[in-house]
This record gives sequence, structure tokens and C-alpha cells, in this order.
Amino acid sequence: MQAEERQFLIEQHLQKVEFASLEELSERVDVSVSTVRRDLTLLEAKGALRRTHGGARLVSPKSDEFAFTARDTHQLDEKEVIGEAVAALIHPNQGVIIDAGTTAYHAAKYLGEKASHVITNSLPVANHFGSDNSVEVLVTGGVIYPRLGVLVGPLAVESLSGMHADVAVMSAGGITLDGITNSHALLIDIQQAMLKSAQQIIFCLDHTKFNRRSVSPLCGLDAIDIIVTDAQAPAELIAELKKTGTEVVIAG
Amino acid sequence: MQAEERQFLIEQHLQKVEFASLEELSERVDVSVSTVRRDLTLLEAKGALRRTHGGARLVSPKSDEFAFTARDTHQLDEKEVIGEAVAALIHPNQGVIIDAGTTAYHAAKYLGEKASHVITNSLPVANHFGSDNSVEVLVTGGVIYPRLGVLVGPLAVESLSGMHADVAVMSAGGITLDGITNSHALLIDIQQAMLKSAQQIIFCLDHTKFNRRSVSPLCGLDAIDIIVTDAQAPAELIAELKKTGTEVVIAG
DNA sequence: AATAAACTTGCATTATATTTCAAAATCTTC
DNA sequence: GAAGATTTTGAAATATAATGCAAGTTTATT
Repeated sequence: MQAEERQFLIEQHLQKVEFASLEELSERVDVSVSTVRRDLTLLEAKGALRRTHGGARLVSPKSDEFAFTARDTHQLDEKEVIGEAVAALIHPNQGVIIDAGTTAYHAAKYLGEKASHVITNSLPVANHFGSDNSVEVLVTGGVIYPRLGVLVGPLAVESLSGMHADVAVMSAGGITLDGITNSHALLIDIQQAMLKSAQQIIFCLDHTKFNRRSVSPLCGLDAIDIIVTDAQAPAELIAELKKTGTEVVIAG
Repeated sequence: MQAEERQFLIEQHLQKVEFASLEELSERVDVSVSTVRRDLTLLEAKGALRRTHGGARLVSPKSDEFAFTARDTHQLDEKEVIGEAVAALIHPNQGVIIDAGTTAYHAAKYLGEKASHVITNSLPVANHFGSDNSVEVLVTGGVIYPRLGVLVGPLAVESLSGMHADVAVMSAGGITLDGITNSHALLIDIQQAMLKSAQQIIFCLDHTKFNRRSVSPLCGLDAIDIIVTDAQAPAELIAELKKTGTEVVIAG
């Protein structure tokens, strides 16, 4: 086994498991723990992972954009500023579709009473506006996806397809030059319905989403009007995105 | 168990329970209380929680993620016992429609994982089951009726009309010998759709609802299979109801 | 003020890291 | 293709950190 190959395997394995102990890795690549230690030190310097007592862990744990109960304090500040920036892009009395991710949720928080109508399949968003009687909130039907608080299934898609909104505020799991991807396949149908129903598409993507490819493809870059991200997003990819004609807003 | 993972689990558990004792946490993550103490100190420094004598508590009690709970505390005790009694009437693995009133909400609380499917247009009920992945919760679409957290409007009616359930657990504003009435006209359509979609109809009515007539008529007594009420309900009306062939359960 | 529960501190034990060194593998150079 | 230099590796020795336990101290409650 080649040193480089070994390190690649370690990196790859970590992508899957988020955390691995020294013994585990040592067995997996069939070298002593000493060597694994050395590899980890190198990989850490490279920024590929973080060493911890007893093993190594992914730097940016797949902060599941759509997991609410896993109480995402991850990139919370970034999400807040992104949310604020998105809210600023909304004109008064527009009809807004709000997607179910945590970043979109933060955008909802900053939206206040700006929007006249809000359409969402996210229970947290619905709850947020629940006691506000100056905004009309339309909740799609659907089955609750446990832990995520998202309404999914055919009913959700159907109820969205009959609607129309000025703007859609969307979340996703990853963005590359090939387009947007998302982790939960069940959400794709719904998100695509959202994209169809809205005139303007805004994607909220914190920097950890950049150059990351999730399980299922959602849409191409041409479907997007504006991307809102934070200051730490990689400049090269942003430049490329701008070249394709997508507007990119750096929040903060 | 990994230190970091352990701290994450503690954090996550606290999100659910708001407060946890040291023993509880120590058992849950399988380390000594000393270690839990140390973890809590770290997490507190991080701002994730607040230490108290005997355990730890959430800094910001669930703001508005799944927090749209019922706030009507009138006849709370009665509603609790009625809710418990209703839950006892449900057979395991039935499909249950749950109406949007506070009494029906309490029934949902006692339902646990008895029902296999729950259909509801109530956000509090949806939130209650939101993190429970052993019950499939189907939420009707609709517009949020402010403050009550009820989904109303044509979308709600439509999504209900296509469904079927074994039991419907209903609330209402009043009952007389002429039938059931309810105050919110918007709800009538939806409730009638619920009545149509369920095989067995259970009405939860605390004693204050008896001999009271609300704005809009909902249904006749013949549509009802079981009425669940509390011990203070007027005996005469109950006797009359029983005469018409309606089963009446006195909870408590 | 008394009491019990909960907290803090210090220490022994265990687990994990780092350092060091010799053997093995790889690369140079002739 | 072989002798020597260089790098990489594995294992032991040493250092550091994490954990659990028990002492004494503080805090809440009656």
C-alpha cells in the first residue's frame, strides 16, 4: 500500500463515518497505529480533518441542512447573516415560498411582516409565523419527515404545484458548477415544485455547501437567480458562478 | 464513546427535555457524573446550555421550532383526563384523525405510539408528533389560522377528503340535543370532511360545552359514536344523549 | 441553623499522544 | 546491480490528557 493511497483511503473513510478511531483506521488500511498517527498529522495540516483524542473527525461534519432536532448550532452566525441578507432582498408584499432547510428558516425569522403571503412545507417556519396574523401562511400538506419537521410526499408536491409566488427562498446540501444537489431524495420533488411555482429563485448556501456534492441532483445553475452566502465561501467558485450569469450576494 | 460525541449527545438530549439531571445524563452517555460535570462546564463555556444545581438546562427554551403548543389552560385538568380516556378508546395501529381543538390536542398527547397513522390539521398536534418516527403523521395543507395554529381553507378540506381513517377525535364549541355546533365557521367544512373520512367518531367535550350552542351547526347527534366528557357534565343531558343511542364516556 | 444534596478540588488510574530509535523499505549513485 | 544514503515504518519509552473516585466545601431547602 502506498502512503498517498493510504491517506486517501483514510480521508474517504472519514467522509462516510464522520469519526474513526486509530485502531479502526489502522486495521482498515493495514498499517500500525503509529503510521496512522503520522498520516493523520499530515492530513490535519492539509486541513482535511481534525485530530481528536482517540481518533480523527471530519472538519465540517455533514451539517445536515435539514436536520432540525440535531439542533444545528453549526455555522449559526453565518446562517444568521445570510438570513438577514436574504430578507433584505425581498420586496414588501411579495408572496414568498420558504424551503425547509435551517438557513431558509433563518431567512424566515428576518422576514418579519414584509411578505404578504408565505408558502412553506417546514413546520418550524409555520410555527414561526403561526401567531403572526399580518402574514398569511400557507402550509403545504404532507407527511412529517421525522426529526426534520418537513412535510413531504405527494400531497406536499400537489399542493405546491397549484400555487404561485414571487420568490422562493431555498436551501440545499451542496453546490458545484454542475448545479445544486440535496441529501434527502424525498425533498427533491417538492423543491422542484417550488422552483416551478416561483418567479425568482434565491438559494441560501453557507460556505460549507460550496464544492460539495450531495446525493441527489436538484437543479442546474441556470434555474437560480440569486445565491446568498457568507464571506468564507471560496472565491474561485463564486467567480465561476458569476461568469455563468448567476447573481451572488456575500452577506455580512 | 468519544468525548466530542458524548458532548454532542448531551446537547442533543437537552434539546428534547429542556432540563436533565447529572445522573440521567451520566447513565445516558455511560460515563461517571464527574465526566458529565466536566462536559457540562465545557458546553456552558460554549454557550450551549446553562448549568444549574443538579443538572443542566437549555439556554433558550425551545423558541419557536416545534413550540407551537396549545396555550389554552381553561379546564386543563378536565381536558387532561378526557384526553387520557380518549386515548384509551383507540386500538393499536389504528389510523386516527385528530381535530384542532385543545381537548383533541390533549388526547394526542396521551396517544403515544398507539396509532400507526395520525391525520391532523393542527400545528400543535403536528409538532407533538414531529420528532416521533414511529408514528406517521399526515398534515393537511392549508392556511394557518393565526393564534390557534390550525390549518384552514380549501386545501385543508381537499386533502382530507381523499383520506380515510378508523377514528376521528373531534373537538367542538357546544353540544345540545339538536347536535354539535362550533364557533369558527372556517373549521366547519374541515370538520365535516373529517367526519366523512372516519369510520368511528369520538367527540371530546368538557362539561362547559354542554347545553351550549355555538355559531355554526356542525353535525347531528346521529353522526357521533362516542362522546367523552368529564364528571361535571350535566347528568340530564347525558341521559338524553344516551337515549338517542350515543355512547357517553365519563372520564376520571 | 441544620441537613442533605450537589459542587469543587486533588489525586490515582487508565487511555491516548509524542518522542525516540532500530529495522525495513526505498531511493541514489556509481 | 550492489553499497551507501534517505525515507518510512513499527515498537518501545516517555509524556500528556481524560477519567473516576473520594476528600472537603459550597449551595439549596427545611
